[in-house]
Amino acid sequence: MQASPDTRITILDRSIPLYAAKGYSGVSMRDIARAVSISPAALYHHFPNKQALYLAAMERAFADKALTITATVRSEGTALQRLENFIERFTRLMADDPDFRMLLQRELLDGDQQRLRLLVDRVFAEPFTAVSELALELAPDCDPHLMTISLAGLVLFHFEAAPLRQFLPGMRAEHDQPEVIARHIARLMTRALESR
Amino acid sequence: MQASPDTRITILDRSIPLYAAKGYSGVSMRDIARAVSISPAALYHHFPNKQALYLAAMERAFADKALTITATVRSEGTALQRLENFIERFTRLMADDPDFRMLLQRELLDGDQQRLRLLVDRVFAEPFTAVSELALELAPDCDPHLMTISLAGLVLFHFEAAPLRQFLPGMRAEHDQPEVIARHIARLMTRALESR
DNA sequence: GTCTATAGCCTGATAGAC
DNA sequence: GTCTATCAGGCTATAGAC
Repeated sequence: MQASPDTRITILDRSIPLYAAKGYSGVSMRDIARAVSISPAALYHHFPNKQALYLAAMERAFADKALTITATVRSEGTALQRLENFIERFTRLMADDPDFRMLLQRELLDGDQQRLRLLVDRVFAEPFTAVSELALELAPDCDPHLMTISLAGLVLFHFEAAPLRQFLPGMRAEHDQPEVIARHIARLMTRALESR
Repeated sequence: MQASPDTRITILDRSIPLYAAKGYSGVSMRDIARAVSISPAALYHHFPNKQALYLAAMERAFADKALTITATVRSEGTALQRLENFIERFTRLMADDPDFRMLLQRELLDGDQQRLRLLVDRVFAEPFTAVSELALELAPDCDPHLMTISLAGLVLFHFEAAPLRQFLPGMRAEHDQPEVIARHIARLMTRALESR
């Protein structure tokens, strides 16, 4: 740690939305320097090169993002109730932090082994395990790994596809609201999983 | 059209995998020229600038991609059978053409209005409508637009998340096989939608 | 239709003053 | 810790010969 870590943190916080919007190769050191109102050279006092700055920005963007998700899945209540709570929380996380969501999408496309492992360790390992256990409880005859991936995709893709949806038939403004999305998914999953 | 459109088409076919792997700003005109074994200057005989080359590559990568999907959804059989056939076809499309899938993911992040509309017109308008009609038939009480988005995300995310899955608990090699993914999704949706 | 050469700008990164 | 100045190289795009 430095004597004044403020600048370092400011650099990270200003570069996160830039990288989310335009990706690693779409954002130059000059772009970041401009956003922080310092000279490009000053960035190299805080980070050895562009890659290290980017990696530090990812670490910060991803840190502890999923704590509430894990807690929600492991809280009290019936399995179905916990599933619904998870869907609602995860949907709201995606809606409330579009930078996080877009960085995730970009890392799935461009992340190397090191960064993907960071993503798992920092964000997804715990909630993934928790949801897998919940899935096993709800549908013992289904593969919990596949089921957890399905649940995540079900939520994430509604946001991922948002830019396309405006051109697709049947689109309505309320389809952008996280509550509407969560309710739709919860109903779908409830139908699939409730005891019959 | 030119007297010899071969070079133009070669340029597009070689640039598609490059753009899929590294994105618009990650691929230079020099990269493309190298892949086609011509000089960078020669590219400008076939396309006025980099943007136009990229747009033409997208048009080619997306052309008629979903014809078989639409036909599958509108073929004969019970609604549930057509749903299962759609899931299987769409899963195989994603598995067989990773360039198309990654370009789609990139366009969802970076596409401007013009390119997103192209994507809808060239690829998704027809199958989306067909699947929406099928969804309305299977679940009249659900919003067909939301349901179609859900179905697409359910399939797509299994491939999107593949680079991350290797680090997630419960992963098995067979989870990469399109047949396994399709069967999992089909069972999930059948449970949710079959008359009860 | 393709080449070589190059203009003009942007890139990541460094040197050295303060 | 930040600055100005700068380097070496990559970038898109063009000029003009063949």
